[in-house]
Amino acid sequence: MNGISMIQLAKELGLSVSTVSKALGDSHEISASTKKRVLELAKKYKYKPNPFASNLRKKKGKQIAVIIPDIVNNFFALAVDGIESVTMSKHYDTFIYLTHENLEREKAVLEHLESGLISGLIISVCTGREGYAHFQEFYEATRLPLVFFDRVPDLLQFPKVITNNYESSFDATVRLIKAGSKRPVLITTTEPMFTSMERRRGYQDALEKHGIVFTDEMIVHCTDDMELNYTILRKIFSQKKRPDGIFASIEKYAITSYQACKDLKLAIPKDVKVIGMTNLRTAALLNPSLSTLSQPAFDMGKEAAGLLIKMIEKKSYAAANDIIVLPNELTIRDSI
Amino acid sequence: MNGISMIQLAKELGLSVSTVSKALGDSHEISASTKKRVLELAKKYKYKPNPFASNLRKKKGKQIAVIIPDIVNNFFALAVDGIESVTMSKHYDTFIYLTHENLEREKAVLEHLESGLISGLIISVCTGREGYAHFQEFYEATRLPLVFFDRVPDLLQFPKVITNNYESSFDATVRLIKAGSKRPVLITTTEPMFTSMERRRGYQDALEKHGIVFTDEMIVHCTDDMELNYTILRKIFSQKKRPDGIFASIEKYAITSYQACKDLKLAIPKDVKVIGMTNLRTAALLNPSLSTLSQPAFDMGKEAAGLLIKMIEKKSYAAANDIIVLPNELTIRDSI
DNA sequence: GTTTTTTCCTATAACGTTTTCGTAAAAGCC
DNA sequence: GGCTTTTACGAAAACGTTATAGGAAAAAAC
Repeated sequence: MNGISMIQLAKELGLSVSTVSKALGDSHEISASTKKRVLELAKKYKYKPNPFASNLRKKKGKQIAVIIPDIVNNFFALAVDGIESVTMSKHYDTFIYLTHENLEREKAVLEHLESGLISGLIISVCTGREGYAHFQEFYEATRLPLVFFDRVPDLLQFPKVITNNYESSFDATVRLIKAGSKRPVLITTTEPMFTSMERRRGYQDALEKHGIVFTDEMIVHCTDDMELNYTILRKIFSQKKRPDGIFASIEKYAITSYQACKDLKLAIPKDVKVIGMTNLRTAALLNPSLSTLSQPAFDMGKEAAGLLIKMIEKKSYAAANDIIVLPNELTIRDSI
Repeated sequence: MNGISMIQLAKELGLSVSTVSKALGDSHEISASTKKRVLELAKKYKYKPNPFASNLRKKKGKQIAVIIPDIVNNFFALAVDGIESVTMSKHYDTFIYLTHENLEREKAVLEHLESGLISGLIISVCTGREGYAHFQEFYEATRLPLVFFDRVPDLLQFPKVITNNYESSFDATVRLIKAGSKRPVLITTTEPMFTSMERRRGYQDALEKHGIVFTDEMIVHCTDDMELNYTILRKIFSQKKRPDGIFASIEKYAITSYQACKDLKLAIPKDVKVIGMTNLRTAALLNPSLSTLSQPAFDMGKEAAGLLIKMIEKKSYAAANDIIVLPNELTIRDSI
């Protein structure tokens, strides 16, 4: 806004603007002594290049955007933390946009970003998928690098950072079975999502592998309405042939499961064994402490940002087909 | 990056660039029919003004920054959510920077932002205060509007959004006393912070008002090291003359208190009554459910962003001395 | 000593807007 | 019809950079 410009530096030094520009850019065309003079005066006046002028001229800048469904969620907060740790160290600025699982908002943000404000984009898509045309369009219009993480679309040309949802869900389900659960249910969302599909596959395959006959009632669909979820769960655990195990594949559902079991006087882990997919730090403090399958959220953010910046700076799509798979971590506590 | 520019629009329409610019800006200098023609072609080509060119020329843009200590923290995540809800609706873009309680990082971010990248700034300062000169300097250099929230410095010329920390801490302490606590302790941080000072004042005044003699040992200083905190708390609750009440004035300390009490077989609320200052959604699910003093984090973010944008757009500092005080909410549950 | 190369710098044209100023033509006024 | 005013547009400068092309002086090559 206020600071000194290159023009004024040049004037005071008796040099041309282009010389100053090159000196500041440490160009080989400029002599060491001139560079020194320029740098010193720049420092004295705390000269900062105007990013708008620079971005305009270079047709790109050091700004990226992150689009996520929610920030009041340990997983995404950790991911943003990871992203920011990388962008900060690489001197990039990070915009944040929240979709709140609203597809229209996601589209609106994407369209807004077609203006060219950013040089790259990290996304975790919202639920309620009806195609991913807007990502294609964004890419067609801007040709900007784009990295998806966790909730990724099935678009081949974009790199992705995900976790081993299938394998870890398989493992978690096996742990429930080995702990004695004869009829573990999967709690998942009604919204179609890549991640929950994978987790469901892992769950079902584990059942099959251990000779447990899968029936549709073993998938419990919960919603965004926590009250309703409570009712659903309570009903299911009131049946004669109630489940004796829970794999809560979505963060918030584990807590509701606990609530329902507690109220129905079902002992955890004696009557019901529970594993929750969650990054909540309070998991260990619940009563009994909750066994969790947690995602390496921070590292996912780090990887995504690292990949994105690599793509931005190499101007290459060599990395385009990269799919980075990080392992989820199973922590067995008292709930199993 | 790729899209069409005004120049190309003008060419195709047989108009000058300035006419197109004015038409898009809905200037009165342009006839209705011309405006219509321009708008239509712009829409057809999905024209988006280049923000860098625009910002450069206008010497300001619609970007703001948020600097906070941490995002993996319900309070700040909610605040960012509130901020984003406002900036999104007002068509501003929001940068995010995390200091991780590191003063050097805070200073570095501020210095970086002196480049003029943004038009306004929202901050919650990090702990370990040794003056606030860098904020002054930032303001001197940029003259940009700046709004503090929650953790605010004692700089008169900047507007702030805070909560009634003194009053609500007073009230919470009174509730502990009325619930039967004869010797409630305050758990706070070693780091000097405006908010914790206020909370401490409220706590002490409540004691005094109810005839409880305050001694220094009643302030328990915890740290960032959760293991150490556990040790500290355990020691304190192992004494003969142990406390019978806890006001945990920092989010994470409530959980550690629970842990320590549980391990020492001290029953909550029979032996120890607890109120925690926290926005954790799992508070109600702890055993026993935790009574909380929670901050209106989302609304604080909303207020701060609203104030900032008002300042940006009015170009006035009429609001400069505003201090918006929102009430904390005391929710009594089973821990008291 | 001339030619060639290298070194170091400058002039100038972008980048895509917005804004100021100027000016034809149309409209209003008497 | 001559005058002023309004309407509707265009020319050009400006915002602060960076990149391209060019050129004078110094150094190297023969």
